[in-house]
Amino acid sequence: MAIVSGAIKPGEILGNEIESSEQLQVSRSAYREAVRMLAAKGLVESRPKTGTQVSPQRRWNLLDPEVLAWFFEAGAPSPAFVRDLFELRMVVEPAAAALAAERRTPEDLARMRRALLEMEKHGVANEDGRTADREFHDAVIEATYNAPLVSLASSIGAAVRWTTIFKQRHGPLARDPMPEHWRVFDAIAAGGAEPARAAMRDLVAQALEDTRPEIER
Amino acid sequence: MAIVSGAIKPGEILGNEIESSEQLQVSRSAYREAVRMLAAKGLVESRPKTGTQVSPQRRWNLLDPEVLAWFFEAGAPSPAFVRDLFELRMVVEPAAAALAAERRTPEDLARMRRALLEMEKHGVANEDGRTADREFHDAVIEATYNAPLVSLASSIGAAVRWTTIFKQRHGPLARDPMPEHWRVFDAIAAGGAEPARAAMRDLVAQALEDTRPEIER
DNA sequence: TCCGGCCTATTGTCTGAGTAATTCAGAAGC
DNA sequence: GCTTCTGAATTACTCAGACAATAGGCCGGA
Repeated sequence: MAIVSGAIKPGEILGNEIESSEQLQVSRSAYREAVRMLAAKGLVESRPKTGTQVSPQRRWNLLDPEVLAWFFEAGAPSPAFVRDLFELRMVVEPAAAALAAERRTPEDLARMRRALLEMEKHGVANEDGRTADREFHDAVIEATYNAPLVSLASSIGAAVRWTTIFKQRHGPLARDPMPEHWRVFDAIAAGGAEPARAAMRDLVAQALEDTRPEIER
Repeated sequence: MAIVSGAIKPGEILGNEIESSEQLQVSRSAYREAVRMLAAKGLVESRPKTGTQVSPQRRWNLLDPEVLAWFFEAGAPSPAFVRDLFELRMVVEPAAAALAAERRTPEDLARMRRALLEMEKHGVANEDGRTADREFHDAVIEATYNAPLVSLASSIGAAVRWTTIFKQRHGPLARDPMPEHWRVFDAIAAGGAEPARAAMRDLVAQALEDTRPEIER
């Protein structure tokens, strides 16, 4: 979290085991295993003699769910970052809806319907409501049956969840988001790729609209 | 590679340190650190008593460049997987081109131009030509100045590189891909989002077309 | 049939030592 | 003065052995 928040800048050397002996009271093994995990996510790179240094941000694996989570847990992410995540949603989700419209099984539709009913029942203001929202978006992406896209779902889901919280924190929701959700569902159920794409685009666009004041583009 | 190729199926237990003592002659520390890396990429999950078991594929971090590389190194990936990667390109790259058209700097344009000239010089059949091709696509994605999208670039790049090799292996290229590349460049240089999107869509579509016989959709 | 406690296998952690590799500095040669 | 080579120091990497903690399964009892 110190890395993703920028407290430790890229290029900076991660103390030669100093971390292990002073601040965190852990042994070298535990420290090393932790560093290996960070290296696997592209956050750091360690070489003999040089030490373990933080990689430039472009090498980070930003789509990794854990890395994304650290971004949010480390405090309020920058508005630019939230904007970027919305752009990613705007790119991926309409396309996913279009593909899902062509490939969804009846079971997929049932799952989406369940999620939306759950969402109506609890309301998006509730934690359960947000979970249901996320479940809906997950169901749509998984209905594409495209493995790489599906692995994006967890990242998108994290963005969905957090941006919803973000919106709430700054005043109540502008308006009921359910009609847009149902339009997406109907379009996917009908099987038309382009209507589904358009409906999902509207949904994400509205979410972006509600967040716009905070993003101060 | 044994995991991504399916030799070890999800749910299977990864030998309780048996791996370390018999096949690979490595100590427990090294083995543990390797497992930690796999866990960081979502390939495995280890809990006390249960052991280290392979996660279901939907938990894998398929966008991770290394994981993607393992897929290709482990032998010929399934046609369905290659198809999925192309679909991902079809989703991401046209959108990236549209965004790049609005935000690219003169330096970005110079970089793209350099890559294309390099590509013409060596030809796509050459290894240097492929590298230049990848450089061009990287330059486009990075010109969006969208950090999460940029971190997708390495995955997309791997897909680009491999699918090009894949095509070559099965006969010479159908036709010269340079005109499409230049059209994308011109559109991005002109600054129109929609023309850039369309041009990139054509480029990816042609690449898909050339590969279609192998994908046997 | 259900519940709780014990047992044990497995991961997690720690410590100390030794090896390998890379970079930096200095010296030698051109 | 510049380049090249060589050596040393620093750092990551690996190994080995031991102990702690956790959680699943087993057994006994209610």
